[in-house]
Amino acid sequence: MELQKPRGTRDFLFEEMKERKYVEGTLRGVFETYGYQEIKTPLFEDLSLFTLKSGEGIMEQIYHFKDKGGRDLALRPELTAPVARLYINQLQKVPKPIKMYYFGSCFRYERPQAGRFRQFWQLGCELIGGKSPDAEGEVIAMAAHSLEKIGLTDFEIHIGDLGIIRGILNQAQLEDQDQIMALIDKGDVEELKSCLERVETDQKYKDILLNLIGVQGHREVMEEVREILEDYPDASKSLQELERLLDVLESFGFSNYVVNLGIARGLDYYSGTVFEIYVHGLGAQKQISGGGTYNLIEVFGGEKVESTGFAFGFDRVMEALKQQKSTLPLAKTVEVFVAPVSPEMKFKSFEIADKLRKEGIATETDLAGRKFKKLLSHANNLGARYVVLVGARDLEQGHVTIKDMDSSLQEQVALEEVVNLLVSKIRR
RNA sequence: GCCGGGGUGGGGUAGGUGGUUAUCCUACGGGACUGUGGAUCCCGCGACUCGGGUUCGAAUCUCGGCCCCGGCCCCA
Repeated sequence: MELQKPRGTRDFLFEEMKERKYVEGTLRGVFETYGYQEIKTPLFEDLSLFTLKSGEGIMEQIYHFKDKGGRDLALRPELTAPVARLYINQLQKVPKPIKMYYFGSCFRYERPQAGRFRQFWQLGCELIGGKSPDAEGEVIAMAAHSLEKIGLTDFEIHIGDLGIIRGILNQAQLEDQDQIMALIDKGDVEELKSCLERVETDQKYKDILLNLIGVQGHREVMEEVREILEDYPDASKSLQELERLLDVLESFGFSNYVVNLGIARGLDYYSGTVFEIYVHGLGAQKQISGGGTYNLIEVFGGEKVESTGFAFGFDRVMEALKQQKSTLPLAKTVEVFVAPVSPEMKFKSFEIADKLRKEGIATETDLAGRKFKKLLSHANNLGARYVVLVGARDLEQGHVTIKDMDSSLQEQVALEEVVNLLVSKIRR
């Protein structure tokens, strides 16, 4: 094979595309019932859009190039920045809150792996100008409802708040906060411990920090955290906000969350509530979604406005469904096959196919000049539910024959009744 | 970028200590079968990832590239 697709990219064939379209359509449907409207931004942007917010890790993975005019451009590695750019360009004076969603591919130059590709799809949303914790709660509830709607069951939504840990770090007046946050995000407790040992500050801060990042559980863990944070006003305030968020979430009908104060997230622009969704069993790439509240718009020079968003790693959602062995309700490719019994019946077959298609019925007929016997076999392979047999003998009496491929029963039908009959059978 | 495992017709595979025409299943095209399918039989089509090395001879041994799979890093 001399022609190969680029490393880390995929071709999707018929069945897989059907599954992806089903999931995409279902998720869009959920987003739209929450009042989100779709937007679409360019596949490439000015490189500076992605360098401005200094996600250093992402910089190494960016596909960038110069166009013929010498402009530095980049294939988008993520979609939050383009959406923030769009907001600043066009939407600042639109009534708040603004609810937008998107579905599109992103590109990162990394080592392909299970659930990781160089071109991958994200389906996500941004809610700009809502007030915490109501907006955050609704966003997280929507994420949960989305997954329920596509039939995914074994996911976990972990919710944390960066304000709590930052509150401690600030009160401890620690330097190298970024490094510490990175270690927390990584979940590398040993490395974090040795890092903290090198830092000069009161031991009590270190203890609290190590204590906090281990906190994981349902509502009941809030009580102990509250005690731990008694003497730390900033962190306590964040904790109260987190509790209010849980109230909101429960009233929006989702209570199966996990409070996890060890979530930090890689991107620097997150500020308050953060959440991640995991599906265990996906291996190293178990995270199917991540999001939270961020201040990217301010970073880009817009007026400060509260924004919350998240994105599903669409490919990982598909992988999770596959692993869960879900059978998705997929549409048939072909409902009806119109089979000319002999070559002279070709035009009559085309006429019938045309009428069925204009009624919106997926119809196939013979374009390969197959013999009649092969046509039935072919119709069977296509999964057609009905075959219309168009033959000279029937036609002399103004009939055709409709064969039900499941039951093998067939009936003669007057030519002018065929379309109506099939429409009513299929729509039933 | 680093570490490990792989790459044989469209899909799935056998062969692997070097030696005739590279095995089988499936799919595909045709026929047995000129108005009845998913059965059977026959015929056909079609592959050793690419390049170098060792050798009389390489799918097989060896080196390198490319790609795939898994892990690290990072992330979705």
